[in-house]
Amino acid sequence: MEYPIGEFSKLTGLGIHTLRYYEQEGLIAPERNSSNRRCYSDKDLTWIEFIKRLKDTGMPIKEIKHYAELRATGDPTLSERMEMLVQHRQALDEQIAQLQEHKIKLDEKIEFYRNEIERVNNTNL
Amino acid sequence: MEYPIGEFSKLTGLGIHTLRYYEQEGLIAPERNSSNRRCYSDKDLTWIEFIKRLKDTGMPIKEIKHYAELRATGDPTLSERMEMLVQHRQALDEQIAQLQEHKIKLDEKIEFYRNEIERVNNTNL
DNA sequence: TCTTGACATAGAGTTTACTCTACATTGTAT
DNA sequence: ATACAATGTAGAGTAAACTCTATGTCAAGA
Repeated sequence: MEYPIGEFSKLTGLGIHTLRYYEQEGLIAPERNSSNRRCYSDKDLTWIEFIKRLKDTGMPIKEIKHYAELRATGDPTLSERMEMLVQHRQALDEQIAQLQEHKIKLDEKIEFYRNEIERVNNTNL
Repeated sequence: MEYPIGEFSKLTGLGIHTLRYYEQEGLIAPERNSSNRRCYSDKDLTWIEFIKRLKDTGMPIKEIKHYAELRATGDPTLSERMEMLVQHRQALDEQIAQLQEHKIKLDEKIEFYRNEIERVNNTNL
């Protein structure tokens, strides 16, 4: 299947302007029809979903662009791309670990508040 | 103990400019000495550490500012502050869950690459 | 044929969170 | 007394990632 940009926008949840911006930044290169309109494919859809994943895990656009370039080059870049993903997984692990630590501290703080509120209530009896 | 901004910057890892910016944005209000220099206290240090935690877990400056205002008001705002933290913990839980899902998919992708690289190697024998 | 809606490009504007510059003041060591 | 390093304010500049505006094209329905 092929989709014009409006439909692809709905499929991806990404806003027409954002899709054009991504193309300009070299993240994606949809086909064009005879009237120069963008024709996004199902492959583009899979690819955009992966881009979103990279973004949501904190990879900056420039780095995704680099990955996209390697991808466009094909097989000779397979190991370099894998290397990037392995690095990124490492970063993601650390990110998750840090958030979990933050969560523990946040829970403690909430517990502290619970006690404070209790204490203040009792003081005002 | 009290610290001038340069020292406090080192203690917090936050850059002098950033500390002044945070003050301007209403996140922190250090004392001033007779010559108008900022005198950060240990309480400020604890508070900044908490600000960093909120920031690192994705809370925007504006919301932290709101929390800071409630904090400055004192006891009457205890439950509202706790409410904010409970909400934020919820968001954090979701954030962590999402990252964990992303990690699983990323691992799958890496596994896919491992197989692809193997396949390409064998094809070129 | 005329209008309308989706699409095209180029470039300007926005938001967030800093980060830096210019210039004045002050405390301290020589 | 003077030099200098740290600090002060006000305001400009930066980077990332969008987001919007102006203007033009084009295919399809009334």
